[in-house]
Amino acid sequence: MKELDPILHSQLRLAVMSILMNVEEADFVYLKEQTESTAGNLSVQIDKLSNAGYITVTKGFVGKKTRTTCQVTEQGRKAFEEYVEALKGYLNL
Amino acid sequence: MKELDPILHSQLRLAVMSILMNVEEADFVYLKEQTESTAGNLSVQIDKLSNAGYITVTKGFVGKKTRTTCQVTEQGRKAFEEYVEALKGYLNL
DNA sequence: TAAACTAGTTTATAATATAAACCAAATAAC
DNA sequence: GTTATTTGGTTTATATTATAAACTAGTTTA
Repeated sequence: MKELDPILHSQLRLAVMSILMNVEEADFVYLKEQTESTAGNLSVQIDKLSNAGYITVTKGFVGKKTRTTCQVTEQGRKAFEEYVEALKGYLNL
Repeated sequence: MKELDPILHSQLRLAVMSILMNVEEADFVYLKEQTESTAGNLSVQIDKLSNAGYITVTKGFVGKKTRTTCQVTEQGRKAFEEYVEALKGYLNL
């Protein structure tokens, strides 16, 4: 039984990664809506994914409002795929 | 995105359940070997699965030695299957 | 009969997840 | 025009969880 990457084996971080795997990029507000998480929790988990090198976080402006955008990195994509493979060993898929 | 049952969303508990889903029963020593966990950790996680009603734990003897055997319950089986379904929503399977 | 091993449990600690409290800027209301 | 209110977050405190270390009780071996 393979190890399950602890960075990905967390509901919220997995949800964020799952979304980012399917889109070019997603901003903080969108991720918050989709995951139905609190801003605080999301902020912390985005930090962890970013520190792990799984996503990049870009802070910019849209008009006068701040906008934090996230993108999955190649490393993140690979880690996600490996996590899925590892999980399959547990789920009998 | 569905909630991931926190009782199952733990590497070691998921590993135990995964094994129990495929066998009639499994004893403590076997689970410890297969999961490569420490006895303490396994003991705690077995307790949690048991308290959740996902497994039954039977203590018996084989000769003079104690033997703790685990079996998945119908409730546990259902929870596992629901967990797998919920996860699929995250993994794009 | 003392040392070492087996089969666990209990407890202490480290790590994690989560929410609550906070902050700064922008917009809306009075 | 200044005072709420909302938006878009971050930081910090707390509760939960995972994990290992320490312990117990009985068993086998030397």
